[in-house]
Amino acid sequence: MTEGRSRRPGPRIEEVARVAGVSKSTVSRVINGEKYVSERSRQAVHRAIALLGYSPNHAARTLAGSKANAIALVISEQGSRVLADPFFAQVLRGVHAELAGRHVQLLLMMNQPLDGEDQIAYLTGGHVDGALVVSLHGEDPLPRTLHETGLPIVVGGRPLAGGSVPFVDADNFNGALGAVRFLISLGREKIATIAGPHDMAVGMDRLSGWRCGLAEHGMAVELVVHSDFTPDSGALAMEELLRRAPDLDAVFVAADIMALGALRVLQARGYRIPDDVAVVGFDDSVLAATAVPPLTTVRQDVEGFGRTMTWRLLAELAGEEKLPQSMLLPTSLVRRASA
Amino acid sequence: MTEGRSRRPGPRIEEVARVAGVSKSTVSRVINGEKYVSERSRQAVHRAIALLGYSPNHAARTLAGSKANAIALVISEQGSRVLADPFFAQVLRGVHAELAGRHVQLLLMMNQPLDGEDQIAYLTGGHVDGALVVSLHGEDPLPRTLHETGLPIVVGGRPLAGGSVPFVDADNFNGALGAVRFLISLGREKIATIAGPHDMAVGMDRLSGWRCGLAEHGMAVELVVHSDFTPDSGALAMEELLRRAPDLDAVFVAADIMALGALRVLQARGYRIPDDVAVVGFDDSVLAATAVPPLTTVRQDVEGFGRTMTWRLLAELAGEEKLPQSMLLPTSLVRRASA
DNA sequence: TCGGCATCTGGGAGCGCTCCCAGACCCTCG
DNA sequence: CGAGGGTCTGGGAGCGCTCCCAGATGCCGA
Repeated sequence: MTEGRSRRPGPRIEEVARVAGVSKSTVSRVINGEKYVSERSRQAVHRAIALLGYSPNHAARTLAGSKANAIALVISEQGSRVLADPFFAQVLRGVHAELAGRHVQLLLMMNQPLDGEDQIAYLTGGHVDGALVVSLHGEDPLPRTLHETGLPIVVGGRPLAGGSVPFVDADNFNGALGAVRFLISLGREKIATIAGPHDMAVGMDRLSGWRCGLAEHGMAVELVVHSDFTPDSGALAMEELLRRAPDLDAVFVAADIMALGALRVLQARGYRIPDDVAVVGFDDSVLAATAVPPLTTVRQDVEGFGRTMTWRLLAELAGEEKLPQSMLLPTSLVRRASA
Repeated sequence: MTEGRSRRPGPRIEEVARVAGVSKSTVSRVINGEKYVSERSRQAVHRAIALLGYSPNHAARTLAGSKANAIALVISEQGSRVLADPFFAQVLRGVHAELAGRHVQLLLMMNQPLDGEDQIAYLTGGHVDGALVVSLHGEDPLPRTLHETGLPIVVGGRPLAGGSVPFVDADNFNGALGAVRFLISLGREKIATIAGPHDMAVGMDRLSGWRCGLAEHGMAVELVVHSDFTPDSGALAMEELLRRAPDLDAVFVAADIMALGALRVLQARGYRIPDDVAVVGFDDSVLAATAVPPLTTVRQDVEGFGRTMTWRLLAELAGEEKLPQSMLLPTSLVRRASA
């Protein structure tokens, strides 16, 4: 197919061995960082590698060895790509950063080429050593199913029906809690929330944080409307909230993208922001900074998200012990004009 | 490392051969779609494959064969991730869709693990059969360098210093031209533009389209300010334009994200949109629909972008003849409230 | 009739590694 | 002093395929 370039160029492990004055086996040991190699040999091999510009053949290693030298990034996207897009690119960047320098290939899977059974078959078929599963939809069965096959995985976003699946997530609860405390510190007294759908952990955790913040100060925990992470549904939710409590003075919105809709409705109704109603979003997406007025929001480190997932998976593959089953990443409040 | 699961599970090509009653060689021929296989054998092999659930071992094929069965997606991102992010995720989705069903792995590279020399060495080292290079910065030398090594590549976005490098791009020129014609059809007579930077083809092509549109109607081609694809620089550019021509009645902005800044300035200055000044953006990004007022903009099919690039590369790898050197994808005007 | 060609097939070398095994060499301890 | 271990080394089988070669068959035209 690929015309020209018949055989792969570059030196083999055998030549490295010759130049270094050791055997193939020893070179292999050095490359794989095994012990039982003398310092002298190790140095010699490294020099030879540098001299020849040697880089091990991925296919050969995989074929001969017992591991695939590859991990999969599985995007389990059930609709809601709205939330997924910018988010996803950053996660990927983090994953990639963490993979840098290691001889591990990253394979992408998106529920497309093979679905359901086939996808699971592929993943557990020895093509990869482990998987990162980004699953926004909390009730997605994929994480659990994969985990039960024994394939090492790390899920991005707390799975609702998780069992003991290792996961990494932003600390949505404390992020929301912080936002509410901030609103209270501003003197707000009637704080509503536009929450995410019931089936997404990200939404539920933020809702819990809001509840907890209000409860701390003995405030009523009633003004909740669920929505679905689109601007329009955010607008609808805001209308509903205003109908129920025209005198509310703050709204915590579980996602910037919904906050845009809310902002629109508030302004159309003549509420001044933040004077009459303070608005705090979540995510610190691109949208937040360019909103009118610029949105105060809870920032999460999405790139760190990807990095942490990858770190956790690689650590498990390396046989590290006593890894935390799950990890929550800190969030921070970004103060802009809306609150 | 990967504890347990010692040897890879699943049937080998040998077992397929036995079940089908033919030789290894014949099975291999069927898998690779070669000719010189009788219909009877072909059927038998297909049945055996289905029966056993056989899936060829990627590492073995790559090791034994003369091709890598993998292509790279190289993100050559020099800064400006702003533009890159949402764009990038969609491109990736397109690439992935086009790859579905083929036995080709997708490797990601992001200028991180290996830079410059190393990256080129890796790509031309036989690890991949070809590369998709997404390069926003038109003067990026990478596309040309790679192309000169003989590695089949397709560049996303027209390279400024391209030579004869195959590329795929949105039809930025005609998109811009269409936008200007639309503004003229609305009766606008003093149409400015906020253009992209000089070193990005995407910016220059849109600028040319604007120029051409005005020239068609003998209108002055003067109100240009260059900017750099951020909301703030868009705002600055708008201020500059208003200083030079307070009576302008339309602006074509070369990217939605800059249009947001422009919108902000116009509104702050008391211009009504679209009554006093009509605004047209480009990209139809998420930002466009949620802007206030919702932005009329030129839509490009970003997913199609990824698909087309991939299709072109695979076609070349398959040895297809007479492929177009470059391909421009159509754009369309999305009419909202701002014009 | 026989060579030539196109069609179809199987056998087997070998892609570049890893990993098992056997062995050489130390040091420590009973 | 020798047994037992830990340390280091090289040799070589074999991972699951592809691809080359040789051979078997059929059909054509000379």
